[in-house]
Amino acid sequence: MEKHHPLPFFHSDDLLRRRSSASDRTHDDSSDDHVKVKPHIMEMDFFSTDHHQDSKINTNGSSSSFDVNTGLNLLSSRTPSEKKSNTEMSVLKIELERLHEENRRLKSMLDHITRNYNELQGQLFMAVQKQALLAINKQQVNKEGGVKGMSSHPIMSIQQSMDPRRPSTTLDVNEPSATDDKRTELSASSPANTTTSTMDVVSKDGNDDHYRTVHIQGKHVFVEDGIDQTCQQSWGTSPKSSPMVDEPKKEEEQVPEVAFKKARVSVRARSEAPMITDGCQWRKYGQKMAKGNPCPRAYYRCTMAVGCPVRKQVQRCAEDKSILITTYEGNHNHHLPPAATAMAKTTSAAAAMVLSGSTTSKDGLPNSSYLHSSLPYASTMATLSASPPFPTITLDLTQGPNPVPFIRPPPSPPTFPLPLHGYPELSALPAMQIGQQQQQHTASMVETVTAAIASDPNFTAVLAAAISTFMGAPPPPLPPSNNGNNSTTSQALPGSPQLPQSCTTFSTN
DNA sequence: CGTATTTGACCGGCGC
DNA sequence: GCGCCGGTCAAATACG
Repeated sequence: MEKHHPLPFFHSDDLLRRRSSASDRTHDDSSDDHVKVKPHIMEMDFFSTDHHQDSKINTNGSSSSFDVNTGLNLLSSRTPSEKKSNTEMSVLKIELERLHEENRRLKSMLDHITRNYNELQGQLFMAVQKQALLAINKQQVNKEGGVKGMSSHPIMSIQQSMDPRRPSTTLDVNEPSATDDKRTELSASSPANTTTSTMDVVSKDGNDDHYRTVHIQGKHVFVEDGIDQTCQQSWGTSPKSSPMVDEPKKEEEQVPEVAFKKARVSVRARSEAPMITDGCQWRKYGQKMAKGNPCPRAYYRCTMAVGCPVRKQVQRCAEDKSILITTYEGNHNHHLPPAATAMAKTTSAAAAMVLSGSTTSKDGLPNSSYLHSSLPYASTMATLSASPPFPTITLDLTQGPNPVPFIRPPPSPPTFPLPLHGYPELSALPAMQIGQQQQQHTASMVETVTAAIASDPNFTAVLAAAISTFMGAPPPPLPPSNNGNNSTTSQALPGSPQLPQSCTTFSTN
């Protein structure tokens, strides 16, 4: 803004500097730098008690009042052109102030809008999630025969046959060039897309049937009754557009909360460290040799608060020892440090998504738009699976958008591969997201970037510049505390939907 | 000495 | 009923 200022003699920052120096001088006469360099400015400062008076004078545009104020006729040395430029300058100062004020207003409006958006997103998420679970409950009551062979627990119906470790259904959200049909479908599935064909999903071995169970409602129930369309529709539109709205609210409240606690989020990340530093404090309480994996599985519980039920399991991948698989379970009962909120938000959304199952797109995956917007960390792979007995969503962060090795701060322990891994690609990530879905909005980008900031403060400056590029304003120092589905704030905000915080945080270490 | 980790024992679910 | 397995407990041990 300043560079476009039409003032011919001064840059606007010169104006500001002068203004502040003038103000300061009313309190501190010792600062006389400008006196020596710009004597005429000293005149202004000496005779005007404050800049407001200055402004008042110049608003009138009257040179006579200007002369009266200066008095003592010491301005006789001024030429008419100087007077004119001073008057002009004062007018411009006022204009500059006005623009600053307007800028502040716009910034606050933007903050407000972003906050509202995030809150609505969280509420929508919860509403759809409840709706889906409600549908399952009802369908299982009404059509027990139709769901035979499925688990009695509604959540158990998700992809029971899928391999939890190597996801057969993956959503490569980091792939800008969606060339194959599957990815094209993903990109095309907007939240408002009401045409669903949940039977068209492709299984890992080419068998369509395997993916039909991806929907939390199961193939029999939803397709036959057309409820799948309902759920799909509800993602992009108001839940009232769904027939499920007719369901009594009482039933919605009967959504089994145990399901929230049982959802798991598994994060695959390359790390040489025995455990990833994710912002929370953990205490190891056990270690076991798991079947089918030569590497032991370690059990940790959160010790940031007494009685926090959050647990996590850490195990190296049997196929690739460099991959660390961290599985989170449970909800934090305490506030999280800023560095811990980013992954908490991601994993909470992921857990809620795996429980809802209603966000699945044509191929049985969560709607890409929502996935992208709600999972800041899931910019590589997000995979729904349901390794019995708990539904699990796997965030595969071992593969970047490009096969570029992760950049790791030299002396520090292994770096958690952020979605921004390969920091030079920072600017490409939000652009990609926008390109894939028009619903990809600034809030998501900011969350993603700020998550990275929280995770690796060393890159704050770079990321701040990137955020400024997108937001047109300096970024907040911390991850947005305004998002309604932020794991930290969701518990703290009364009335805010509490998403399943199956995971805590995730950052570099 | 307090805290965290290790590690064998124990428990419950599940399949045969 | 039995064994397997995942998960947890808690005493012993290590560590700062």
